[in-house]
Formats: sequence, structure tokens, C-alpha cells
Amino acid sequence: MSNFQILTSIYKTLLKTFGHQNWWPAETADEIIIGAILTQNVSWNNVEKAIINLKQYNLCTLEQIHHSNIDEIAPLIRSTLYFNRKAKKLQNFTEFLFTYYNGDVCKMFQTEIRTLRKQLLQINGIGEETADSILLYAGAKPVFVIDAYTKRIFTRLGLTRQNWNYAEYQKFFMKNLPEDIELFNDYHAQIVYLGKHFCKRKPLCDECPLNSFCERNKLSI
DNA sequence: GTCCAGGGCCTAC
DNA sequence: GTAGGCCATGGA
Repeated sequence: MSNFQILTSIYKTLLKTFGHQNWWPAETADEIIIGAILTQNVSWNNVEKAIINLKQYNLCTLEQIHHSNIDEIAPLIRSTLYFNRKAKKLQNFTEFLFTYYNGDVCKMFQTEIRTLRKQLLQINGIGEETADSILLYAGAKPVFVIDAYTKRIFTRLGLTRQNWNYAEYQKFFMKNLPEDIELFNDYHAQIVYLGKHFCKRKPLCDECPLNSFCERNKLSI
């Protein structure tokens, strides 16, 4: 089987097992961007608490965050770990948005995708995964998001290498999948669901839905 | 009590 | 260019 067939087949297996994930779990583009920053290295449960707090205090839009200060935001996002830094990161993003796009997210997403990605990466606190999450889930741009689960799972499958950098992982997926925003959206979401429930740092458990897939295709996990 | 979650920055070699 | 420390909550 080619990598194209393997990646497609894995997605079909996950979709059939878990159902469509309907990502990103948020109501607005602003919330997606805020969530993408807050979820860095922390479970989504912790982020949800922070989002609820921000909404309660009318600080869950980028404009509201831009017009607040770090001392106001930090206590509301305590649950997301590194809350002082993340409060600063949120404001770094809004500072960028208001400086270059007059605070208009739609206008920001009209920028050519490679250019915008470079701009996002220049913001202190926005790395490659966060930038790509923003592009894909808030901006509906065709980029594949790579996270720790993706690296772990596909390296265990023998399809990728642990020492690859972010760009190498991303290239592997984007070269071997059709450029389909909806597919990129749900594929990453499926990987996160799989990772959360079946592929923690310890070896995969017996119930992993990919086990039978691996057996059929002579892959080890 | 220990481990680890949907990272990224900074510093030292 | 890269390994290692730092940030510093909450659930299992």
C-alpha cells in the first residue's frame, strides 16, 4: 500500500469508529483563536473552564482582550497552566491583529496563506502548531496540524520518524492526502481523540481501533 | 504523592 | 542547531 492509501485508510477507520468530531469546539473564530493559544500543552478540560470564565467577564472576544490588561485576564485562565504567559500571548496576538488588520479577523484571513503563516509565527507565543490551528480551524485554510499525538502515533506506526521536525511531519501528511480542508479538519480531530483515549505516552492499549488495521496491513504499533 | 495533558520561548553549549 | 529548563493547573 502507498502512503496515500495508508493515510486514507487510517482516516476511514477512525471516522467509522469515532464518528465525525465536528471541530473546533467553539462558537466563533475569536474563540477558536483564544482556545488555540490556551490549549498549548494542556488538556481541553482546563481550557473549557477558562473560556467559561472569559465569557462570564465579557473577555472572550479578541477586541475585548485587546482592551483589557494581563492582570484582568490571567486570573480567569488559571486553569490553563502557565496562565501569566498565556495572558501575555493572547495580548500579543490581539496587538498584532489590531496593528496590521485593524482588529478584523476576516481581513486577516484574506492575506495569502504563506504570508499570513509567517506573520503569525513572528508573534511571541504563536508556534507552528498554534499558527496552523488558527489557519485551519478559524480561517478554513488547507494546512494540516501536527501535534504531539500525531508524532507519537504515526511514528509508532512506522510511517514517520521521531527526529523529524514539524515541517517534515506536515509535508508527509500534505503530500499524501488530497488538499481537502474538511479532511484536514476532521483528520487532526480524530488523531487527538485517538491519542486522548488510546495512545498516551505509554504503549497503545489492546482496545486501540488501529490494532486490527495494523494486523491487516502488517504494520506494527 | 506522581504523572502528564491538543507548546513555545529562552539560554547555554 | 539543539538539548534542557522554564512556565506552574487539574484530573487520573
